Amino acid sequence: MWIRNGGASAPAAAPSLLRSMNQRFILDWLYQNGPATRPQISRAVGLSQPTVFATLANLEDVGLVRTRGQSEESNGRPALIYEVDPGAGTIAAVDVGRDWLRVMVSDLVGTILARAEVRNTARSSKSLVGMVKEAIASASGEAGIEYTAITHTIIASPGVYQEQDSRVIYAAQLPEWQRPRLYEELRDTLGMPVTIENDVNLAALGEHGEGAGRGVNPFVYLHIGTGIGIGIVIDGKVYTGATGAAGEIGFLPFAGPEPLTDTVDREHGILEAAFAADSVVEYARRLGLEGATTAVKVFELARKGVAPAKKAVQRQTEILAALLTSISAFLDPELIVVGGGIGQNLDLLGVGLADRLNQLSPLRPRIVASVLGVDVAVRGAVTRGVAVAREAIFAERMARIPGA
Amino acid sequence: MWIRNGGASAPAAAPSLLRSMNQRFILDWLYQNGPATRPQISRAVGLSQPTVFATLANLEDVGLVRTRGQSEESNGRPALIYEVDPGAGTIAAVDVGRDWLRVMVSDLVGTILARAEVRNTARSSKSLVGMVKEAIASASGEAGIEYTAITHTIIASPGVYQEQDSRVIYAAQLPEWQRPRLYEELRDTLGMPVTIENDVNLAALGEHGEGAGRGVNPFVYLHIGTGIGIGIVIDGKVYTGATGAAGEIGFLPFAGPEPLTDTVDREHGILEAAFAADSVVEYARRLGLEGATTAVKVFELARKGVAPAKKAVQRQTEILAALLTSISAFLDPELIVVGGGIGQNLDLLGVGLADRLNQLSPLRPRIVASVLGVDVAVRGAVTRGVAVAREAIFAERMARIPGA
DNA sequence: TTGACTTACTAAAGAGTCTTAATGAAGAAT
DNA sequence: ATTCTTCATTAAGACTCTTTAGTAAGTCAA
Repeated sequence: MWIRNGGASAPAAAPSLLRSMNQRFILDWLYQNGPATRPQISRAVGLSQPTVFATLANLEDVGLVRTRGQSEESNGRPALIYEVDPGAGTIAAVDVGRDWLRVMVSDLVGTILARAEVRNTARSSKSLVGMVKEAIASASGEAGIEYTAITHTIIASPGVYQEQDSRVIYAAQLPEWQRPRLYEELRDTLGMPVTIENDVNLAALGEHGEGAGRGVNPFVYLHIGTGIGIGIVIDGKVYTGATGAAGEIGFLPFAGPEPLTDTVDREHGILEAAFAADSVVEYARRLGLEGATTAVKVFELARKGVAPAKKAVQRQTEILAALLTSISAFLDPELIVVGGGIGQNLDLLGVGLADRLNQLSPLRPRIVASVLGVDVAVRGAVTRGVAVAREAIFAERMARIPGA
Repeated sequence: MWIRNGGASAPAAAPSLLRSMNQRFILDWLYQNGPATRPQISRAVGLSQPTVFATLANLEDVGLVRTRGQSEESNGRPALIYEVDPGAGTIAAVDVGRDWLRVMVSDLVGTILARAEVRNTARSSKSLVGMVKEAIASASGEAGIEYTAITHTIIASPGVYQEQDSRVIYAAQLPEWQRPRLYEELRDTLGMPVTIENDVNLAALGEHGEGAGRGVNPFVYLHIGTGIGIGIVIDGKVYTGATGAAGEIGFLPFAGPEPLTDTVDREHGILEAAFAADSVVEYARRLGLEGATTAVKVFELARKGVAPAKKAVQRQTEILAALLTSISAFLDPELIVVGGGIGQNLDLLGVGLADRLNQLSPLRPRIVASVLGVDVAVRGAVTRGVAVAREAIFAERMARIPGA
């Protein structure tokens, strides 16, 4: 997976480093494995009981863990059960798409407390920011959560978020969303720390964490919907490249069987213009298909055997084969998960796919369909938001109390 | 560059971990910065003098560092100078290509002690393995180094080395080289530990370590010669994918302006068949160019203004633009270095390149030509071999002496 | 040559971390 | 009630690093 080149040994360290390493390790273990007694933890992490005891006492002092009853399974003295304090933070995750806003509210463990889906009816980014807030408020309200209890928000957005001028670029489907200082606007309107990240990257994280890509490394999630893109997960982290544009394969300069023309759709990207949802509809129409205004319809008709729809799907398969071969050639992932409005139809798209792949190259990508469906990006946003919030809260608590 | 997703805190650790961390850190510092006095090291690495003293005494005991005279620059008492012991290991690096074998011999610091270039006249892999040994022997012999003093060999090979059946695949240019148990054959013939890795990946490491890509992250080296491929360097390590095939872009399913035909060169790869050295010659011939049997010749004639040669180069530029856009869309590297027999002609290929890139997408890859030329792969192999040897020697020494 | 100054080295004491081992506490089994 | 089992706590020991203070070995200037 890597050719390591020496280097990168950890920096020089004092004894106190051990404490913080182990503290972090035990906390993460609790997040991942749920409540446990101290002897259990001691055995699991390989540290002696006194060390585990002292560390947990520390974490309890700063409010990151708490006790919850006693174990009753043993023959001997009952053990105290420790668990992470889920109330230490609450996360709102929002997937902002051209057609829908999807919200999930979760605690620090990742348990979904509320869920909502709202049509995107906004006409300007200002009202879209407002819609985000309303969506969070209504979702949390229904679940009986105070809006003020929410500590962090994470936004899944198309395009690339640029830190330097705090705006989103390459989000051709949400033109007004691209204006400068979007981050400040969101933060001030929502009244809490906000994280903005690419929707496909977060979807990749979702599918990697709880979907078809669990434990796979390296992993690629291919999204084909109103836009197209891939998310690349390497060693459990999303690779974003130098400027955050890694995986923006809408810009790939090929359009399937047809040769490139001189006038290309530079802004949306050549492949996106040829391959995303709208182009399926357009292509099917050019072949004489009538009454299909959305890609979903085209696929429906193809299932029924309508010739021009079938032909349009076949063209999609052709392009998909080329794309999958490209992904393999560049990234050689262990698995590619295909999702998104178009991608979900892998049953149809997959007809003849294997043969075509085999024809194109000796590479053998493993491909499966997404299992999380339309929620994949929000789910990934939750995963990511939980990590961000944990990090922030850990840092804050550690700085606040034992520093004194 | 990454969206980290929590996790991956270091495992639980005992105090002795600090010792080994600092030991490794100081040794690596010495490898990287050269000889230094103990007070200098202490200031540089941020550890107290007693700690540095003790650590160096340890490293000296196991023969990894040694003293070399005294510092004379100070007003006070002269300090002992410590340096890594370069004789602790010697590395032979061999770039095995279709036409040439290139050898470099280096010490553990990376100083080149010998260099040789031999035409590849082998007809079978057996004699090619023999040639590798002869090349190493003659290179080291000329420099007065005993063959037996060499402790590690690293082979830069086209294709992908598969650990499981210890053979190389995808090396269409060296058909006999692909046979099973190549590794054992090499190890037994050479009589020392051998490492086999992809030539382009090593070239990327070379260009990243000592060429145009120094300090760049992420970094892509694009090789265009008898074969084509990219090496991807992320955080100083080469990314190789799940099976080692990452960057095998010869298999990309596009062939430039022309549409794909149904009969594609599946084994060599579609892009490789359209874009690598041989195809330039063939294409130029089809345009009526005479007397050009090699790609070098075609480029020479293009420089002189011969029309069909110029046209062939122009086609290369066209394909290159599409390829660079693809690399950006997938990987978004900070810099792409172009090398190899064809790639070195970036002055010619670059004509009109920027315009075409701009036409294809809004992505803006930074591109420069390789500075290491034909030696890039051997140089990378040396870098890598040094790292491998250091690792092995450190592990061996640590296990041997203080374990008692 | 001598004394002041500068820097390198060494040794001892102190603080932080972990572990092992011994002891006490709380429940189940007999 | 006694014994067994497991959890919890405490004390002692080992390892690491740092700080501090003292000694050694040079340069520089009078």
